[in-house]
Amino acid sequence: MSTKKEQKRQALLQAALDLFAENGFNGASTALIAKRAGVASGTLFFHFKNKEELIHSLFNEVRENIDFEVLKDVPADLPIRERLSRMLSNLLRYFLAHPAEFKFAEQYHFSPLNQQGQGFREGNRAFHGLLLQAREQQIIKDIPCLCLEAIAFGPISSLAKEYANRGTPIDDEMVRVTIAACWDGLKR
Amino acid sequence: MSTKKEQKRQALLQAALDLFAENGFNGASTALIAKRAGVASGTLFFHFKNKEELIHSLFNEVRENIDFEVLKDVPADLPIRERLSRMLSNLLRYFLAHPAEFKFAEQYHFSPLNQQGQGFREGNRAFHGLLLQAREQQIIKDIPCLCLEAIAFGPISSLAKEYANRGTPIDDEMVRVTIAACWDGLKR
DNA sequence: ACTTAAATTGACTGATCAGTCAGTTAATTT
DNA sequence: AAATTAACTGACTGATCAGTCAATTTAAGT
Repeated sequence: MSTKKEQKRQALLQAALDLFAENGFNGASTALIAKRAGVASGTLFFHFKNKEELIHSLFNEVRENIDFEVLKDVPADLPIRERLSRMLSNLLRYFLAHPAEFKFAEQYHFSPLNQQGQGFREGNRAFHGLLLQAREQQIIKDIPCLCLEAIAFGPISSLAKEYANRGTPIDDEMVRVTIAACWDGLKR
Repeated sequence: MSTKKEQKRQALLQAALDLFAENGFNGASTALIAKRAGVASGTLFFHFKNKEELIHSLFNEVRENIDFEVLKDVPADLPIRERLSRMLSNLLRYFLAHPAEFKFAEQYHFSPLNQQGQGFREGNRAFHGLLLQAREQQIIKDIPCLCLEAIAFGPISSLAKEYANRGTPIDDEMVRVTIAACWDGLKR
């Protein structure tokens, strides 16, 4: 049974997530992560080659979770506009429900470890494809993709940041009007 | 003449800015900052009580520069809409011209050092006041100020991040259409 | 039950770091 | 020019860190 091993791996990843979100990559020592996970300091290096690999593994897990959540409740037969809105809404709600994941992903995006400049957006190709499609069909503005992404993701990232860093409460109505405004920015 | 002293202080701040932007707060040691500034390692602690105070001082300088640049070419007799657009445009252009400042400010905003959660936006009260005024006059949407700020600043921060982290070229036309889209998101 | 391998432990190491300080040089005052 | 203060130096220190490893425990296979 390799579940015991997997359990400890997950405990290490969870401890690392919490500590990285609170104290940053350098503020969270491997010894502290191991302690929080309930294992000896050396065990971390049995499951991960080094601290860097731990961070990369954690990012891949977080990215997979986000990719999965973003596509919930987005049937392919909906109009593009509705699909885009739902995906953006899913993304923002995920970040509000998981502030540690958001803080970690943002840190990763900025850190020198991230060589592809890969943040949560680039990981999910669904968004990119949908934006291209909408632009072709003249549903949204005919401007560079980078601008479209900035207009769609910027406000979401901004609200998520506010909640993650300062705990400012953000209710459903605020999510709704912000996503609606994102659409106003995108639409032709 | 305290210009000699001030010169070294500025050299230290500049070296710190560059190294923090490249390697992060923890990745840039005080010894390296001093070396880059052309002074001995101990000199840093004559000008600043400790590393933390150096970081705070640097943020205050950067914030002052931004506050100044944002209000350039924004006469008070212009309509609110035009003033807002120009300020947003100024902010984005400043970040594109000074990527190290942007990276540093973002890092600071996320770091535990920043207890007021104070980023570049909160520093500048001009924006906040103008948004409130525009909302009162029913020029822009009647939604929470936090949402308005997210819609206005989010896309700017997003583009600046893209340039600072990946060097993706962003030309004047892209700045123009993005600011225009921000306005579409804000307007009633 | 015995053997082999996998998983875990925690004391240890060499490197690096922020910050100190006794001593030196440069500037200012008297 | 003598005395006093300010600015600066760089070797040094104690703390902390990522990563190692020989020893031990746990699990799996036969």
